[in-house]
Amino acid sequence: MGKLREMLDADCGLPAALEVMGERWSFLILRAAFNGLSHFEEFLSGLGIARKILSNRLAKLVEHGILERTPQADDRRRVAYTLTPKGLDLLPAMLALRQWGVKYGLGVQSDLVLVDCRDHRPIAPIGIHAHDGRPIAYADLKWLYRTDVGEP
Amino acid sequence: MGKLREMLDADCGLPAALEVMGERWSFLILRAAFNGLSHFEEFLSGLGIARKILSNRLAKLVEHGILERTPQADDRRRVAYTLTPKGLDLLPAMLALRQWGVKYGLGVQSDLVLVDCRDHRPIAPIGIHAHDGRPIAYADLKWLYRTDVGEP
DNA sequence: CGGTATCCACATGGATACTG
DNA sequence: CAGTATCCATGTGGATACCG
Repeated sequence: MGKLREMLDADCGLPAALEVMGERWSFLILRAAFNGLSHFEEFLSGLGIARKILSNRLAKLVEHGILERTPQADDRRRVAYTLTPKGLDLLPAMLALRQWGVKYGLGVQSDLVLVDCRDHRPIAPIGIHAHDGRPIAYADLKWLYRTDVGEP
Repeated sequence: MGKLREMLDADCGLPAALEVMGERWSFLILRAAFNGLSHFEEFLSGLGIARKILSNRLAKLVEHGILERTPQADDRRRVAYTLTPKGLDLLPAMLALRQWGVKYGLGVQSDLVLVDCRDHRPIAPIGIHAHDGRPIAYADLKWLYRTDVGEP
């Protein structure tokens, strides 16, 4: 993979991403949010997480702009946590991780499949693609300096 | 997203994936492995991780079949940790996470870009695609029972 | 070189009780 | 309902020393 070694030096956004999502519960809370859960007690009972940890994680996710905290208009005690665009953008990463887990037979076998609602066929495995959509193999990847790329 | 709520009930492979990769250093060690690092001391100085933690994480990654531990033929004290196919399969998840971090301006701006070596153009953002390669929007996803999918 | 062993600080996580 | 407060056990992480 050639120049890939340099990926190490660059603080490549991965450590930054992990700062938020690297904590054990963060992805599970995110998944729950994708599932439509939005209230404290829903997360609490849905995930089996400790109140303190949930409180802490929600605050961190809000702080990082992944969830948005909005008190209800009717009952101001009631608070809804909803995904921001930034949070929604984590779906590919989450699905990639999930697919990996499924592929290697970890966890419980589910009989639910994520499909494209247009043709009711399962989505493709999340993978690496060239700018034009061609799948790329691991061996065909290379690091280049921004100034050396073909067309911007 | 309709039936997505059921994703919660299913132990969908995500928790299983997180059991290994959910620990803070796991992804960083993996990234280092992708960068070509393979020896204990390389990881140690490359990552600035504590010996004990590194030892523990490497053992766990090996135990889960993500890294392979092979003592060198010439010097049996020397051990190489290399990515297994299962480990290599984590690249999309890692890149998706990394791209997310980069997209939202987290971490240090790198001047290195991952490109397809055939045309030297940056790879596409990791995303969700239908079986035939069409990109799918979040709103077009749906959960179906395995028995209800179009063609297997 | 590739680890254990030890010590210590602090974070994580669970349980439970309390509050506005 | 959505937290905060408290207690406690265990895990994480760093530093350092030691070992085959």
